[in-house]
Amino acid sequence: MTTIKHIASQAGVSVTTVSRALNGYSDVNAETRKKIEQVAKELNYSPNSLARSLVKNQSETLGLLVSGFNKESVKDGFTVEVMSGINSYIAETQYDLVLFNTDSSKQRKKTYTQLCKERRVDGVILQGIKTDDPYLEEVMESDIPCVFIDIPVSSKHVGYVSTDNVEGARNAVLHLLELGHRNIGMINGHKQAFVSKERLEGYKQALLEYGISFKDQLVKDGSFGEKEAYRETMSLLKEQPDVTSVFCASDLMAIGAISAAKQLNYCVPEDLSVVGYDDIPLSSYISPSLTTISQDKFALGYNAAEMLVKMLKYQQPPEQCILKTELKIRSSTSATS
Amino acid sequence: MTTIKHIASQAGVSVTTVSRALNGYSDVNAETRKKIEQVAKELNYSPNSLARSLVKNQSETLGLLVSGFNKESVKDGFTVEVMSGINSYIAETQYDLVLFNTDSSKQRKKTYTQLCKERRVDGVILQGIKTDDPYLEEVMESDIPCVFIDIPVSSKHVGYVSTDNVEGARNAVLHLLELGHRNIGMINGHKQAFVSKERLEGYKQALLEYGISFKDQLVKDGSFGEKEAYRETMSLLKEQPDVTSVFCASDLMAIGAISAAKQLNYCVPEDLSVVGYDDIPLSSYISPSLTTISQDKFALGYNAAEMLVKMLKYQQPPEQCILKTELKIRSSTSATS
DNA sequence: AAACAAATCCGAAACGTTTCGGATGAAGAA
DNA sequence: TTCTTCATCCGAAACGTTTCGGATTTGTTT
Repeated sequence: MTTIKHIASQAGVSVTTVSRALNGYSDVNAETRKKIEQVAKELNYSPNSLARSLVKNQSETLGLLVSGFNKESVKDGFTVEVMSGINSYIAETQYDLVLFNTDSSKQRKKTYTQLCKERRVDGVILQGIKTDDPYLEEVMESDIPCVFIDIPVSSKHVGYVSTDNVEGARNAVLHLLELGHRNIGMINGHKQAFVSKERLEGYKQALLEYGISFKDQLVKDGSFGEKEAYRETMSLLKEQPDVTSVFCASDLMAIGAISAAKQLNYCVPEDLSVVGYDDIPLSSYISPSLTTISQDKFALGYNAAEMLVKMLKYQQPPEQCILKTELKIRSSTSATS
Repeated sequence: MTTIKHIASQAGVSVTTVSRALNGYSDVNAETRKKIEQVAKELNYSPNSLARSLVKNQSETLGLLVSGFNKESVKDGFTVEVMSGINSYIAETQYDLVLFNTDSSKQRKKTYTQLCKERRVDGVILQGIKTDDPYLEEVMESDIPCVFIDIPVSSKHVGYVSTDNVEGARNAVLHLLELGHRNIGMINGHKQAFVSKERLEGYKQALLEYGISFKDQLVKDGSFGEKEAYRETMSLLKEQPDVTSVFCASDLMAIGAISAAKQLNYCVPEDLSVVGYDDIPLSSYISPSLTTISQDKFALGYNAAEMLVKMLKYQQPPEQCILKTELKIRSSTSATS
C-alpha cells in the first residue's frame, strides 16, 4: 500500500509538500505539483481516509440508524424508500453512509453514543425508532448533529423531517365522512409511534368537525403489521357490525383489513370502505386498488440527508421540516348506500 | 472526547496498561484492571476506532457496492431484499457496513479500488453491477476479499452467490410447455446482465427438450423495467400473433407484460399465459396473481455476507454458492385450449 | 547595498491507538 | 547468597495523514 512518504521520496520532496500539493494548496510550485501528481498516479496512490480522519477529527461519514430493516419492512416498502432517498442525496456529497443496526439481538449491545463515538461519524439520521427507545434520550444528551425521521423532537443539534400526520389522517377520515360514512373504525399502529398518536388525533378532529363523538371501541392497534391488522379488523367487524368503513394507519394494514373483510364476506368497497396511509407500491396494484394518504417517502429521506449535510457543512441550525401529504382516491372507498 | 491518555493519568498507570487492560490481556493485575475499567466508565470513554484501525491496518467495516439502489429498485424489491439479508447477517458480527454509491452521476468519480482503499474496508459485497462494468475488472485485479451477487466469477479472493438461473428459466418454460404452449415468447433483461444470458439459455434448453426450434424474433429485451417490458410485449404480440405465452426474466417486467396484454384485449391467462421471475411481494397481490420462479433474495444477501465474513475471520477460501429456485404456480398461467 | 516581500519549501508535532522489547520487584530455587 | 522465574508494568515507536511555524531563495524596492 503506497503512502504519502513513498511519493515524497520518489519525487524528492517532503511529505508536507506532497500533502499540500495533493490537497490543492497554493504554496507549491506548478511543476512540483505536476511531478507529485504524476508520481502519485504511477504508484497508484490513494489516501488513507482513516489517518486523515484521525488528525482532522472528522470522518466524512454519516450514520444511518434504522430500526426494522428486515424482511417485513422490505415488503412494506416504506423504510427502504426513505433509505433510498437518503442514499440519493448522500451520493452527491463527499460523505459515505454507514449502516448501524439496532433491532438485532446482537451481543455487543452498544449505546447510541458508543456507536457514534467509536465510528466517529459526523452526523446521524435516525429512522423508525420508537418513542420509548432509550436511544432517543441519548441523542438529545449527546451533541452529535442528527436528524430524525417522523419523530418531532428537536434541539440545538437535532432536527427532524416528517409529514403532517394530523392533517393527513384528518383528510382520510373527511373523505369517508363526505362519502356519507358515520361509523368509521380505525386500525392504528402502536402506542410507541409518534405518527400513531398524530394520526389518531387527525381521526378525532375529522369526527369532531362532523359532530360525531369519538368511540374508543372503534379503534384498534395493528402494530403496522398485515397479519395483526387482519386479526384486529376481524374482531372490530364482529364487535361493531355497524361499521361501514375503516381508516388504517398504514397501507400494509389496510391490505390486512381488506383480507379480513373479504373473509367475513364483506365486499370492498360496497360493504366496507377502506382507506390506508403511505401509498406504497403495492397499493395501486391490489384489487380493489387502495384509496390512501400518499406521502413522499423518498423526499422524507432526501430532505433529512440534505438537512444534516447542511448542518455539518455550513453550520446551519437544524430545522423542522413538515412535508405535505395527498389523498389518493382509488377503488377501495365508495359512498354509503 | 476522552482518550486512553486521560484514563491513564486518572488511574495512575501508563497508556500501555490501559490499552492492555481494556483489551483483556492477561499481564495486568486484577485490581489495576478493575480500577481502569471503573475510570473508563466514569469518563464515559469509548475507543476511537479510527486510531485503532490505523495501527491494526483493518477497519472492521465492509463495503456494500450496489448499483441501482433507487426509486425503481425499491418498487422491484429485489435489490433491497438482498440488502436486508446482508444487513441481517452483518448485524450479528463485529463489522459495520458502509454503503458505496455507484450509479450516480457523482462528480468524484472514483474507481472501485480507490473507494475501497480510501475507506480501508476489509472486504466488499458487490450487487447489481453489469458485465461490462469496469469495476468488475478492477475487483479481479485488486486483492481485496469480495463476493459477488449474481455474477459467477471467482478467484483467489473473490467468491459469489447466485441462483441456478438456467435451471430456473428452464423450469419456467417447461411449465408452459407442459400446459401445451408451443409459441412461447420471452422478455429478457439486457445484454449486460449475467442472469439474462443464463435465463435465455434455460429458455432455449426447455424448448430443445420439446423439439421446438429457437426463434430469435420471439425474444425481446425489456431491461428489467416495467415500462420497457410493456412496450416490448406490445410489439411482440403485434408482430407474433401466434404467441400464446410469454416468459419474463423478472416479475416487474411480467407485470408490464400483463398490462400490455390487457391493453390489447388479451385475457390473462386465457389468451396469454405469463410467467415471471423473482417472486417479489407484488406478485402474489396483483390480479391475476403471478406464476413465477421464486428465488430467496434474502438468502442471497445473507449467504454472501456470511461467506465474506468467513473469508475474513477464518481465512477461508471463497466459495461458489448456488441457491435453488422454486416454481410457484399461481393464476397467470393456464393450459392452452 | 541593504531591506523587504513573495514564492516555495520543509521539520516536527499532533491525532489516539497498539505492540515490541524490555524494566522492575518479589518470590522461589540453587 | 545468587540466580531464575514470574507477574506486572512501562517507554517508545509505529500507523498515515495534516498543519503550524519557520527557513530558504529569488526578486523588488529604497
